[in-house]
Amino acid sequence: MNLTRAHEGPLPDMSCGRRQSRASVRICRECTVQTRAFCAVLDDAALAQMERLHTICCLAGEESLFMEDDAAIAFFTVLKGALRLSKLLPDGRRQITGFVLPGEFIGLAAGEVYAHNADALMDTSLCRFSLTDLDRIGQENPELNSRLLAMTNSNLSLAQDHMLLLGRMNALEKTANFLCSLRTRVAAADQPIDPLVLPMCRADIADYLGLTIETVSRTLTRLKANNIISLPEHNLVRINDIAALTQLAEG
Amino acid sequence: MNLTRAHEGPLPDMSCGRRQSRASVRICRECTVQTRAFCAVLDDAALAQMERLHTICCLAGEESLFMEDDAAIAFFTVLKGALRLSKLLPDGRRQITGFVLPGEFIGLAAGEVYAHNADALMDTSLCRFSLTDLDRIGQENPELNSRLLAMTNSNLSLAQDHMLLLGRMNALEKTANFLCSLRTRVAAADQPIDPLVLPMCRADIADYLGLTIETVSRTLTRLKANNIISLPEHNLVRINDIAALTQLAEG
DNA sequence: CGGCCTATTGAATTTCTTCAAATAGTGTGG
DNA sequence: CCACACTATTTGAAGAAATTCAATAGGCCG
Repeated sequence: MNLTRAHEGPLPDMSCGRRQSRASVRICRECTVQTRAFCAVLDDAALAQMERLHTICCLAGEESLFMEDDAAIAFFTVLKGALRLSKLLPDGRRQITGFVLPGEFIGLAAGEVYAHNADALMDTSLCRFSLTDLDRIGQENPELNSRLLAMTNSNLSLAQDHMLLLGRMNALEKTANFLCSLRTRVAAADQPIDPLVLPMCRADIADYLGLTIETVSRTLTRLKANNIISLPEHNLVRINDIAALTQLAEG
Repeated sequence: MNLTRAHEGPLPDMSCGRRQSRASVRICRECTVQTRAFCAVLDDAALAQMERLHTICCLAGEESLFMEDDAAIAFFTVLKGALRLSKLLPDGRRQITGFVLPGEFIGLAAGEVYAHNADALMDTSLCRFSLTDLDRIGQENPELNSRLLAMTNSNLSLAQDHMLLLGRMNALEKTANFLCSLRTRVAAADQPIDPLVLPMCRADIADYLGLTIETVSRTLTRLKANNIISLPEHNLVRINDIAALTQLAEG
């Protein structure tokens, strides 16, 4: 699904508001992710401006937000749900480069076009700004660019960690690392971690870790056989021995 | 080698100046990389300030600029030479996450400490600023942060490309991709590309591509056997069939 | 010339993938 | 409510790719 086809408009169950703002920041201040999002550093005046300019988009699971080489015109903060970022080779091989969770942003491109695909893992809602609006507000509010720079650096650091995983870890280490990282990230978002919910299917895990579906499945089975984890359901993991899992995850 | 041990002071053969500035921008304007570096967007006033605050560091080949977990206190632009960025696993396995060429910067950390090692591939000189100075100038010159953000986004995009390579390409594709990318980057810096000089050893190529030294060597031999490249010397590559190499490089 | 380091080549082994089949879970329509 | 189909996941066996271990070749420097 293309940007232009994304549903736009008020969301009945969203705490983050709708377009018609009265130059107040009431709506943004009530937003569930505002304190973690890029806009957390803005003062009330700037936030009121953002509130006037934002749009809400919703995606159903597996819907696409944008694709590689689409013109980069918009910037999004995930409010609820999650996105999957991926790149493809011409023959269809796919590498998932990361997941975007609530409070995180997506859409700053290095050039005129996006460098990867962004799809919803599940029903997802986003707070959207045009890049031209964002640029303008950035010029008027230097702290915004500092904030975006810090968040982008943090993404770069995650990317470097993931390169180490992809290039130098074996299947067991990759899988253990994935489970530990997911647990940490889910815990940081104050979500329950026991059991840990896997929001993506085996194919997504495989394409994230640079493995095949079968190898991911076998590796999870092996962790289960060693009593390090249990798999009560396909998308649920109980971590029985976090020390052992962490040990594996670090190589 | 640690930051504090890096040689500092005037460089006889450097076009980019030394510490004692006279509030002019003469020295920076003569710098060989200034038009490509992050500071290219600064006006004369800001540049004069930078000129007062900068220091020149020199590293010999294989010397370390900083290590993972060192306190992040400084920011560097490569003037001449090249750096290698890497991360290590506890048992010594290494992943090279990128190379830093003249005009590019290094040192913006996501947190209090650096997230990777940075070592010189060869004799390298750098233009150094403390992060506190950089922050201050960034606050006074919003265009600086925009520029750093754009350059960081470009690094992130390269990192995502490299994840695709590490996770989903085979040895032949990885090696072809490496040669094509190096060629493009060297050409962009107006350096000769025929023969193409490999500034790093096989071990570095292997750790960059997530392969072993032996596999890199075998793959280069294979490309040579197919007349796609020639290897006149260990560190020189002639690309005989750029179309075929590009074809392989794209998967 | 000899030693040392890097790179190449060869053979055996391991890991992961590929191909194939079985199982489990989910939703639909009768 | 059950039979059926569909999909995702697991499991098994065979194969391929890359690694590991071992030996050789090529440069460079003293």
